Amino acid sequence: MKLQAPKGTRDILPSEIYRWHKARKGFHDVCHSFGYEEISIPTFEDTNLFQRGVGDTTDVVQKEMYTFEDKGGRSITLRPEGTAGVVRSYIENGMSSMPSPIRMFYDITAFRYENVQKGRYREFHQFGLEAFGSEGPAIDVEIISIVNVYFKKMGLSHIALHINSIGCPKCRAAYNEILKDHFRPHMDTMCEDCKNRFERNPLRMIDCKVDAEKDIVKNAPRLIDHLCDECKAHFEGVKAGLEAIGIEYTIDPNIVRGLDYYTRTVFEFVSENVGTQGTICGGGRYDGLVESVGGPHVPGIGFAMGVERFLMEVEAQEVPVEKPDYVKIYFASMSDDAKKFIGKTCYDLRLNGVGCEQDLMGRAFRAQMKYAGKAGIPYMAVIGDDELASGKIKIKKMEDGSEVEVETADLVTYCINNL
RNA sequence: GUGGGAUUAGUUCAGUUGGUUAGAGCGCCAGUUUGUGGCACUGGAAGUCAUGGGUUCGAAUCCCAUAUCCCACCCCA
Repeated sequence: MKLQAPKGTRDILPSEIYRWHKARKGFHDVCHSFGYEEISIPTFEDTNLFQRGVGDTTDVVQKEMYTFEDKGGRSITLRPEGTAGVVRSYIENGMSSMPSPIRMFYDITAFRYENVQKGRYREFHQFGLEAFGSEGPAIDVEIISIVNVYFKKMGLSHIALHINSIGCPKCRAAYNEILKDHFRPHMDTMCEDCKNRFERNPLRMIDCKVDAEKDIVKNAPRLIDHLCDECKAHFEGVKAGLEAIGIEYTIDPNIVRGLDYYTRTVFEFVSENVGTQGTICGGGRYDGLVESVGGPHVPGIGFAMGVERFLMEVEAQEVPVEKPDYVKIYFASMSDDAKKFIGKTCYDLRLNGVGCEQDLMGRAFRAQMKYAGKAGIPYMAVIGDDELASGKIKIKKMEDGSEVEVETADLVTYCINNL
């Protein structure tokens, strides 16, 4: 049997990894500029954490988790997302007694057992962040603006922001009753999924794809019209904050979010370029989560961005991403003495951070030239007995063929300063 | 979990109604006299035709199963 990468996983090859490097560095930089610091959390956690944190009733927990028993008999789960682990760490490390807000970003892989399609993998990458301890709308505006700044800095344009408020447990409970009253007389006309949703999570019936065209769904009362006074004021604050810094948004009453922990503000950045999922980045507030995982009552908010989807968008918008020249110069050798000299020179250059290459294949001189050309190395120098005798070496710029002559003794210094 | 399409060299793909030794472009390796790259020319390596069964004198080709990939449903990043 041929060995291959498991379903839903993929290699990121050297030919494309620089795109990831750029995306990562960009995200880290933007987060840092907002005062967020990186946290690294375990790839796997106690299964209970996700059951409590993500929510027992969610699809993610019910059918998509990679769960196994380890040799000590513990139930372990590969993280299906980042928030639960960060919240666990927040509690475990007593961060609630550190100066608020606590703001951290992460850069992780996550795992969900799902069927693969465009923009969806079983192992996938997420950039995300969490902010704890701040209740007011300002922090909502801040994290949305982080995404906005990041997209701009990475050269993207026109990614639509959709926002909504799904209220707090209080107004949501009241609204659920209103919603059930609305649907109850018409349940026999609804799809099977919706019949299940009716008791479990009536909110989801609103964005049901199957029943979307039915008047009963279209005319359903909207949560956003039934927020309590506090939630309404909070949402107004978010909108005003976004407007104040000029971030465009549309209110989408149908954003519900698939994870149980969200409260109040929820948002998505959506695009047509990332498959039918559409969501590049999704997030929101989760004021009850820390408490439900066993910590103090601390409000929180965060988002996660699908890196594969983000990069799809970068490609779709044809944002140019240049591959860096890690190797600056290639030394072609004409003799054994030259090889020795080149070996020492390369060592010295690398000690000083200058990337360089020499022949490792025993190639003929002409073939070395060919290799350097195809590898796209920007500079090269030919070294043979003549150069060693004369003490002068010509460094050639491949792009235009121009040459500079350098004393052998100055070669390393010249490369450090000029390449 | 459910549907549709696909799978032949590293890669992109041909491959006739089932018929000898399965081909091409690109890429890779070497060479075109040990002094200057991308181009050109010459040569070379490279395939269990996804896997396992079946039909047949004979299967890359027809049938069944499985795996994987792509797309969609569900749901999500």
